[in-house]
Amino acid sequence: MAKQKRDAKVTKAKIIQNAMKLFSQKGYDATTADDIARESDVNKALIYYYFKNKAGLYANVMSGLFLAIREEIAEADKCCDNPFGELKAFIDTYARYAKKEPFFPALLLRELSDNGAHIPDMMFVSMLNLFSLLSDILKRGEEQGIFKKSIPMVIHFMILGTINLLVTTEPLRKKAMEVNATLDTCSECSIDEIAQTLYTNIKQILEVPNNAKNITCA
Amino acid sequence: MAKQKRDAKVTKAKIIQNAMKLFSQKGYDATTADDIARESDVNKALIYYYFKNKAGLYANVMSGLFLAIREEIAEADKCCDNPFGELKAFIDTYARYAKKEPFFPALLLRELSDNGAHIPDMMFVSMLNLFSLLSDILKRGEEQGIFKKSIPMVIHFMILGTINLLVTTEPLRKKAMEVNATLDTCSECSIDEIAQTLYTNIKQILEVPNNAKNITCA
DNA sequence: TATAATTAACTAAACATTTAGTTAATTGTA
DNA sequence: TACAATTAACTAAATGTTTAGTTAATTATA
Repeated sequence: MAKQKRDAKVTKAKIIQNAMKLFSQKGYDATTADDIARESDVNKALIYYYFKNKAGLYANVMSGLFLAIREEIAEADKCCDNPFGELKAFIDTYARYAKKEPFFPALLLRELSDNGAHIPDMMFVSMLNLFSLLSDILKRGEEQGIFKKSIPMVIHFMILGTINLLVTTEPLRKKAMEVNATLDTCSECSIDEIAQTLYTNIKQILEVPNNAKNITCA
Repeated sequence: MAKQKRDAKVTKAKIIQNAMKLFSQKGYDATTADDIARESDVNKALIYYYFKNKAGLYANVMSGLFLAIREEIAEADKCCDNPFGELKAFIDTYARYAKKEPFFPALLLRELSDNGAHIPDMMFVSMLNLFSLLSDILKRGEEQGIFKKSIPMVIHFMILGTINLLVTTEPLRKKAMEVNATLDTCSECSIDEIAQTLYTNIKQILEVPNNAKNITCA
């Protein structure tokens, strides 16, 4: 097929991709329509043609990201039939997604500290959906007597907080390493390493102690 | 002493306080100098008279917050001579500070997802100072053989991430409770409760298992 | 001590720039 | 040709910053 000069789908996707990048790097307000147009090699008016206004473009960016992660996690969730496996899948999938869409963590953190100023409803529902998934895993674990009682929201934010912060601060942590090499800022940590550590840690928290069965009295 | 009509200290403090509030609620860009002036019952030009420009005011706000928390945590750190106590003091003090200065978490999260866009250097050093305190506690614990080996940065972000997110999302979580009452969003959790749970959890992660001494074979 | 001189605190209004959003014209394509 | 995709040029409003001037407090001096 001959390459087209005009392809609405491609152009639209290009705008969304660049908007995502800029919004995550500079925040909603500091990112101008001109920025996005320039970065996308497209006339500014096209943004309004496709997305009505700046807020519409932002909502489009965010809903794309949220729909994708929700789908991926819901999918990963099915892979196992035991709470530990599901928990691991939840953490791994979130971590992998944060790596695949490195703009997502910054956008999420910003929205959360804004009380979802820009896309209140969508944001709200998507956040709850995600939390709901983890909450169910924890509940099943408790019911089966293999998880201790916990505060799901605290566990949830331990996971999201850690992953999101580690992803967003990566450049900062690398810089810190150069400045003060005696301090270990985890500057070389891979996302898989982080996910693994996080899972081990959370497991430690939730696991009911059953050492008894490992210690046999002669 | 008779109250003065003009008191630079008081006026300046008033501007800083209102700026802190507005910056944390709406972010740096969405907060206008007019907003701050109106909220402070002060002429806009006064902001420029005292702080040179908007960025200067922002830097002033942030450096005040960071200096205060660093001081409080460093002080609390001295209270105990064992790593567990120090860890608890670290978590409690951070949590209490986040409660006392409820604008701080939002500002911190925003800065972190911005790579410290607005106040790069100050931010950077203060963050490292905070991390350094925790890092030392963990190291002492390891050396004394009462903490397991851990990745300090992960522990650090588990603590900061959880507390900051729980504080900033409080209104969001309350709203979620009203919408879907079956989901426990920790909407009634107090900051002390959260700090306590967090400490218990982190302790669980770090503690070296010494069940053997609790189980006596007859 | 009274008052003139000086400085600090503060204001009103204007300026310069940025930026979201629009309009009307143009180009490519089915 | 008809319609969708795209652009250049433009506007109105907002906002950071400056300027020029005013009022209150402080300090020096006669």
